[in-house]
Amino acid sequence: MNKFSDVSLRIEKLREKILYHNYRYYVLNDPAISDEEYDALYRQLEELEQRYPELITPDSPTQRVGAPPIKEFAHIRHTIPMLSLKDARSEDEIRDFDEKVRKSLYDAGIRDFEYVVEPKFDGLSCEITYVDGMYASASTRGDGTVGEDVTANVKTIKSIPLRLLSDKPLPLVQIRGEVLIGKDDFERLNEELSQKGLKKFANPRNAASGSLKQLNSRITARRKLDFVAWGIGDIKGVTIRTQKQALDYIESWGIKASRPREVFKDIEAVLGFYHQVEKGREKFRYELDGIVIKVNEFSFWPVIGETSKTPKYMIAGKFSPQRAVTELKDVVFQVGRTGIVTPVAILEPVFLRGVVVSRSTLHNFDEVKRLDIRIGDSVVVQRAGDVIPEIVSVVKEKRNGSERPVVPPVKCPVCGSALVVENVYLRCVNMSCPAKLEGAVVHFASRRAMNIEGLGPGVVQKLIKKGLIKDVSDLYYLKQGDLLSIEGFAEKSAENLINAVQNSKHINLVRFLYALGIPNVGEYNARILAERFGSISAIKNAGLDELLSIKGFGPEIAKSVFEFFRDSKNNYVMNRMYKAGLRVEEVQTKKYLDGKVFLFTGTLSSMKRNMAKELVEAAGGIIANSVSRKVDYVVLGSEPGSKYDRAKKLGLNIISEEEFLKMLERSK
DNA sequence: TAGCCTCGAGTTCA
DNA sequence: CTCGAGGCTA
Repeated sequence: MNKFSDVSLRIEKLREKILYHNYRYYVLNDPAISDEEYDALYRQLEELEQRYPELITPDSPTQRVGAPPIKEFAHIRHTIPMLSLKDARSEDEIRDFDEKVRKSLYDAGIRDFEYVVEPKFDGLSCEITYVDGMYASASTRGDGTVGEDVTANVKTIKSIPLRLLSDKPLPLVQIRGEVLIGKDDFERLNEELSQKGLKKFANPRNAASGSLKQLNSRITARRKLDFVAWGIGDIKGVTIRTQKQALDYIESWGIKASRPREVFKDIEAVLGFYHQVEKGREKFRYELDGIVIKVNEFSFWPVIGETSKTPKYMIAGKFSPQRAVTELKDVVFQVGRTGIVTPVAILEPVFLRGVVVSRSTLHNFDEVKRLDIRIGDSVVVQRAGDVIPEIVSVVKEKRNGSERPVVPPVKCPVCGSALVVENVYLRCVNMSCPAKLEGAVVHFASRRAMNIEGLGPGVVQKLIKKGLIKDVSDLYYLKQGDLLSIEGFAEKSAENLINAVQNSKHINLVRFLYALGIPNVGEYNARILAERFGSISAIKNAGLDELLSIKGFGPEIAKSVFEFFRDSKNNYVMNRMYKAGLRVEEVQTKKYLDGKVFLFTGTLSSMKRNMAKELVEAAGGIIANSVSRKVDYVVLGSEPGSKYDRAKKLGLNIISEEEFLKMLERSK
């Protein structure tokens, strides 16, 4: 045996030992050796690797920290989307969920199924991919489809093995779970941060999230992050049939998985578990905000289905969030870009889960009435989803008679014109109300619209006050000199704003449509319009009927688009922007039947053949007149001719008239 | 006609 | 995140 393979063997032995002790320490919480002994092993490995760098492998325990700092995170697309969970905030909502699950399974002839219930830890969802049992990559949930590449940072988490413990080959495993920080480690971290004069984290979740999103993985490595798995994504090489089984497997591979986890058949037993976990909430090492209830059998999941955002076969049973009592000092009225007047509660500042809450929306005046809220009242405040402050109720026992009712305004608090009652809303209908103009400009400039940096509410307000902006097109005629007369603007900042405006002159159609602020047209409907028409002029020329034929567009939305483009003021503003050099990038209209070749045979019952051809072409399809292999669909009418026989011989895709109509319907 | 589902609009704090 | 309401569907 030569010297080289001897060293290589020693290194391998050391790695195995360290791996095992890591597992004992970080996963089982049951170390078999002392910290000093562990350090000694680790240092031996480090020394050997230093002397023989060619023997360093990426899965070596020493390689957890190593990647140099990066500028920003790359993106990783999830092979299977990471959907979020629907919340249930009460026993009733959990029973509701059970009823729906039971019904849809029953309709499919399934009567026997189970629920698995696990705690829902409060951290940051991540997906870790192992290829051939080796740690390959990790990404955050992101928007569910695309997440941030946090491979280097997750690699520093000690309880995540770089190699899965398994005798059998595992070509691909994606493990999903929560990156967390223990409550004790969170306290210690905050102490450390404040000693160094740095800002503390508001709560463990923010600490975990902030630590994971460090661009320098060396900082992440010093934070005591942990990981608890709650599910799997894509997997090859193992067949897993149930959620319970998945968690058991994950644990056997050396990764922590949700515990406790229980299987129940009956929703009442599930509710029992829910209360039991809530009572024991404080005893967990990690913060938890509820439990997760899942149908255990994977094969039943597609039967129950999912909505666009959340699966219907699982639900989060949320515990009630932390609440605080404070005083309602005042209610002010805000006017948004649509003229809707929103009452906002001004609160005596109160500390709630790491932040000071001082205001909260009351949504509308129905809500004010429902809460029976009065100025001077003591109110119970919580942070919905741990973020947005919300008034839950009024402590009426604390009233002393000095409280004043909230009087809905009669006049617009900004422009003074009379308000109009619309359902539960009060609306200012004055076209030139400065508040509406301000809202419209802020929306126009916002990140998801024209993305004009440096044009936030503060600046917009000043520009309007100075009379520099009367509509959004004025933005494109601003001169540096105009800005210099405004407080807070100097040479450089003025130049920056002008540049930001100029940069927005090339804009894609979706953003532009959204930026215009057409009533009932948000980002989604803007995209639908863009894909359907391809250009502003095509939308402008669309008739009301054509707009109505769009799937998801009813009379309200169609009318509001139609009227927007017929309004002379709107056209004036748009034309003025084009004159200033604004160019809207046209988009390829999305044709559902793009390039697909259709052939008709026989007589159609629902329409003339010419009509059918026009519809196909309008949707981007092509009409063939003779049978060939190029034909994608043969539409079969009654009494088909010889084309039918030849199509059959060639084995072409033959569809009924009904199927054809469905296809056209979907292409809308 | 009721009951989903989805979208738009307004919102908080660091 | 939450609400209301438009639109679709059973």
